[in-house]
Amino acid sequence: MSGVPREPSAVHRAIVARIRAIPPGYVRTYGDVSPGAPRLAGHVLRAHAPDDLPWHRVVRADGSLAKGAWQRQALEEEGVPFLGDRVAMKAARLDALDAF
DNA sequence: GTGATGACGGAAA
DNA sequence: CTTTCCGCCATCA
Repeated sequence: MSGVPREPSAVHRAIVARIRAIPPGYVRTYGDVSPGAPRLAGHVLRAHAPDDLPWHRVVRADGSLAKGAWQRQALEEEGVPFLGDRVAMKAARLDALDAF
């Protein structure tokens, strides 16, 4: 079907799917959900983010948060370890566990 | 159609 | 450790 502006692109579905695949207590970076185009993930979460999408589990590569304390509290509720004002990526990042 | 911005990443200094 | 610069694609004015 042509003309389907309401339907998300394959890239959007891939990004959303990866975010939905993040289990509680862990986080992923924008680069991990959208390799090569990290800003796309941000736009998807800003405008195309479903209500059931755990966007709070998506953080920056350095562990810093995009939405500040609000997001931090949501992550701590799920058991995400923190180091100061940043997420303990070394322990909470899924890709990091793969190497471990 | 062009230009600037953004829930970013990575490298360099 | 911090700060600065460039590149990324989509959306907005």
